[in-house]
Amino acid sequence: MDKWFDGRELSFEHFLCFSLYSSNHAMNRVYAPVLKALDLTYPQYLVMIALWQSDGQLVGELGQKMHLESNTLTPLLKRLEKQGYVRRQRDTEDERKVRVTLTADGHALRERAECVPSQILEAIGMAPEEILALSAQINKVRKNLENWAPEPNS
Amino acid sequence: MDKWFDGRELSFEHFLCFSLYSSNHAMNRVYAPVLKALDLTYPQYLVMIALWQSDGQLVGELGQKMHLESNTLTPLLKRLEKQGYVRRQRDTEDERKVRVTLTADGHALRERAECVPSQILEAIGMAPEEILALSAQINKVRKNLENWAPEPNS
DNA sequence: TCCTTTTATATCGTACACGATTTAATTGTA
DNA sequence: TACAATTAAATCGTGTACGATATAAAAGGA
Repeated sequence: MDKWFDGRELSFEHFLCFSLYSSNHAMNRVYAPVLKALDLTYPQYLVMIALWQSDGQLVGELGQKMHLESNTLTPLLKRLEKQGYVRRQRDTEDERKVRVTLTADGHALRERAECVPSQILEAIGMAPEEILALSAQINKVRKNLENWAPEPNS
Repeated sequence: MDKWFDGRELSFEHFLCFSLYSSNHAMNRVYAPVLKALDLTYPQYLVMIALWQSDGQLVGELGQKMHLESNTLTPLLKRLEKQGYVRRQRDTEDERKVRVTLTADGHALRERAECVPSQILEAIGMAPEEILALSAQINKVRKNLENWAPEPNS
């Protein structure tokens, strides 16, 4: 069922890659309708959470947390700005930097978003400790992948 | 470090969602340069694996395996066709169906792709049994998410 | 047979994601 | 000061994803 790609090609890794790939999509499909009520996509929601935690972050700081770069974040932030949730303004000290701050609407959204986590939690259908343990394992994989230098031979 | 979004909002589920989200991206970043040698993206690679397993599948069959629909698959398959790896042709029995078959190049690619799994396996940096166990857990989450009916109250 | 419904795929518009490049500001250094 | 190197964002092009809709063929019913 989940092993359609198993065959001649050893493929232990296929299982994991495809699990991550398809589960991530499944997660998005659960989040999408819930977040639609807030006019947010999942990546936008992540940015909002980061800003609710600490307002006024730089594009680069948000990028570090989300493991994304400005080529992805800039358009996303512009959409959030257009929706009226954030403001983007150049740092007066260092004109290269762009600081992202919440608007009143952006702050207010926090309350409206309070019902989101419990709905997702229900959809995942696992105990909190189990979820945390699984997250930790997946994060370990991510760290391995990030620290893997391509072509270590030379 | 991975808990930047922890705060007032319970957020057990945030950990898992973000783990899946960021690990999936990390996986793509490892695959991309490896698959670039074959002129494939990761989703295209998945389709090729499916066809190497069983040639001549319908768009819908491929979609079931990949958890994708024609709106995503059709453009992807057209690109694979343009690259000369597959052929798309309407079923003569039922003109609604489109059958996808490998070309000679598509078959030949299988050998050239043989070195991919071992490289990814190395990047994951975990023992095969560990990988399989983790995949199974992640698949369980996906199944829960897929079986979750939005708004079960009514 | 006519017509409605269903099924299979395709099309369109929007939003990521990312490699590659560009722009502009700051830093480092001779 | 002058100017190359670095840094922070932005821009551009391509390729997924996906909701909504369209198209066309097949199936089903009166």
